[in-house]
Amino acid sequence: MSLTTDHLDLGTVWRQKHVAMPRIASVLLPMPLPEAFDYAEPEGLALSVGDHVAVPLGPRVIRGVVTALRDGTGGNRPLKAIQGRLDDPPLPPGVLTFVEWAARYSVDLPGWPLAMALRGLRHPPPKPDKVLVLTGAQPARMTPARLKVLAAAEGVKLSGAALASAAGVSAGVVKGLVDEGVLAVDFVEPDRGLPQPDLSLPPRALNPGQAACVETLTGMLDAGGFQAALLDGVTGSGKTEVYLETVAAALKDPDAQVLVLLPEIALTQAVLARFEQRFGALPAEWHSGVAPPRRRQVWEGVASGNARIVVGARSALFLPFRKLRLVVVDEEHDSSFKQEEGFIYQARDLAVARAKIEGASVLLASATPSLESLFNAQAGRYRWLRLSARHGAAQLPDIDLIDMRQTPPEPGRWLSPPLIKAMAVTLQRGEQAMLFLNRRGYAPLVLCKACGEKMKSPDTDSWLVEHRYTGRLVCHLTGFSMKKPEACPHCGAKDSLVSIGPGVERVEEEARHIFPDARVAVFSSDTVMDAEGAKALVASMAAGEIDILVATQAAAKGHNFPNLTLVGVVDADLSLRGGDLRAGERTFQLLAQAAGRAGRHEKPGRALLQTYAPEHAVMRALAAQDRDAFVEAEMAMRQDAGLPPFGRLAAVIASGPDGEALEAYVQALAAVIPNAEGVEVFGPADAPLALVRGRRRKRFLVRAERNVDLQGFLAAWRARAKVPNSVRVVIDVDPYSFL
DNA sequence: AGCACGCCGACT
DNA sequence: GTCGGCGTGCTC
Repeated sequence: MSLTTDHLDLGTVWRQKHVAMPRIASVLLPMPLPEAFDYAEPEGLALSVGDHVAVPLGPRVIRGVVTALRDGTGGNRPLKAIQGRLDDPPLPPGVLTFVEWAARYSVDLPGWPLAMALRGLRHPPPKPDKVLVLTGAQPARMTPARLKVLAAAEGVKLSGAALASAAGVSAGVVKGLVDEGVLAVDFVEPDRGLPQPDLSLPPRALNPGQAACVETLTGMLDAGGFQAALLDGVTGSGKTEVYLETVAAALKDPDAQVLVLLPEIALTQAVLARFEQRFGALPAEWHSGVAPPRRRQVWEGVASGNARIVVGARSALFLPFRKLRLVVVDEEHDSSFKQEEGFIYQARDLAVARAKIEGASVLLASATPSLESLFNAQAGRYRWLRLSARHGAAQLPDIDLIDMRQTPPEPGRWLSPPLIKAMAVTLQRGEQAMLFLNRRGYAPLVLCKACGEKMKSPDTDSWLVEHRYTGRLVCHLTGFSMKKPEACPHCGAKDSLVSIGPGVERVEEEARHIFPDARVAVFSSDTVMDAEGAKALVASMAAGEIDILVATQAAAKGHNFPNLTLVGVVDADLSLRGGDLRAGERTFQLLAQAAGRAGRHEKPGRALLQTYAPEHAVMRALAAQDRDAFVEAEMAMRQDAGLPPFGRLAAVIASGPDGEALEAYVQALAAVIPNAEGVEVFGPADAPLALVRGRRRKRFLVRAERNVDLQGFLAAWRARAKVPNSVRVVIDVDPYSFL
């Protein structure tokens, strides 16, 4: 079954009374083709822009979307004819504009964003459920089992299996009754599952700060047209209530639709439940975990206007909204909004673009906004709404730095004496502690003490991470894993492999060792594989069944634990290393989130940050709880260097298995760098991970002034050198990962 | 992306 | 003697 050709139900072909002038339809295909292809419109089909059509392409027939119509014929080279219109709801004009805009922005082919916009159509909608109903006929012979089935089937529509189990009989009894005509097969539409929000429900009580924000946002919605705002509020200040009320205001227009984007890991039942409480119905969900048939339902619901509220991950941006009035990007600073593979895009930026195209409002919300958004707010491009008050009695935790040079842990251990002492005090009081370390597994590096060999992923420059739970060495980049060997694979020495550095499993081990009576648990993507597991662990923590939780980023946000009063950040310097552009910003955001876990309720909290660089601006700003000072220092640094948001960056990464062909290509590319005012090109250099899955990687970095058409420059440059077949070129506009 | 056409190794 | 490996190139 091919992904592109199934479910091509040809729609009705309309015959017109009179013969019209022949037309050419430009059809964009969800494939890596350079442009929309021209096809002849069959007489009488009366296509419109946005229609889905089936078109011949080489030997196949595939789905495409009409992007333009003009009078004419193919001329000397006759065009192939469109095979027919598909019954799917046409793509609204805004989606097509957005697709083109996104392709240009990412310097990529328009087929990619189109493929994303059509993602809901790849699967059939859920099939009708087969159920059994009583026909009124009596069975020829009545038995006790049959009586039970008749009773159970009274007035309900159940599947055969459900009916058998409800009656407590075997499936054979039910089948016998069907054969006799006592029960008949019927089909019911499965729950369409797009319940309408109830706008008559009372709004949540807001504090004055929240109310003022809602008023401003409602004013923006009433003014109409494109509007942007940054909702900048400390953890626990109640941003969610503010945007829920804003959503309610936007939905007063009976046709209006709202999109709420969240980082994938924040898309939990807890968030959806907030919407359900406020609007009496679950919003439509859109993320990687949604089953394909359900996706189609949601896609169609969005296209028809039936889905009023969509809560989704970044790919929800490409849904076919008819009347989008508001886009909310929650946790807008979160780096997972940056899609790094395939079609590369920054969902926060595209959300603003989509809102602009649709004439909608966009609301970016965060406790630790990105420098980009703060820059736009400072420049007055975004309305800047600040929320400061925390709920009720809760207050922000005290944040203290532990200087690891002054009070180092014992050799081979990772918890310093001051942190251990604070944990002891916390546990004595019957309160909970969280140790935060954004590193999965037991140890990030395993090396041989005999020969010094570092264990690496095959054909890849990245270290293998030791996982003790599974006894394996795992590459977090390629997914490769192997059993931890007994002997060094390089020199053959026995028992010579040593684990270097800490991961959460190792910190857990240490915590158990120091506090043998404490109940210790680990929260990471390895111990908590799915939403169910996360829910169970969160519940267990909230119920006080855990004393010490060792957690990665997976637990840094979102959850409220009333009895959690101490957060220890094991390696606050971690994300500061590696030296990429956003290291300081990311560290600040992550640590502020982690520290914000403590003391969200009545009990005051405390956060301790273990650092070897207490004098670093990021650490000082954290300790002083002075975000403005941090932002000011970081902005000045970026401005001096001409880096985002003051300048623009792009990475051009070429990769290929053939080192010589790759080198020749990057040299050829270097030789044809266009001369452009306000643009600098650095490289080519080996990419930091110069070898991944057997492919060598070379990288250019492009820095441009803000006013430069960076995408135009990149497109023109790439077009100047022919790409050999073995080489792949990826352009990453506004890169986040510098690997 | 898919699919065909195309030129070199181990087998019904 | 063929079946089939995936390199290269095209699809309005």
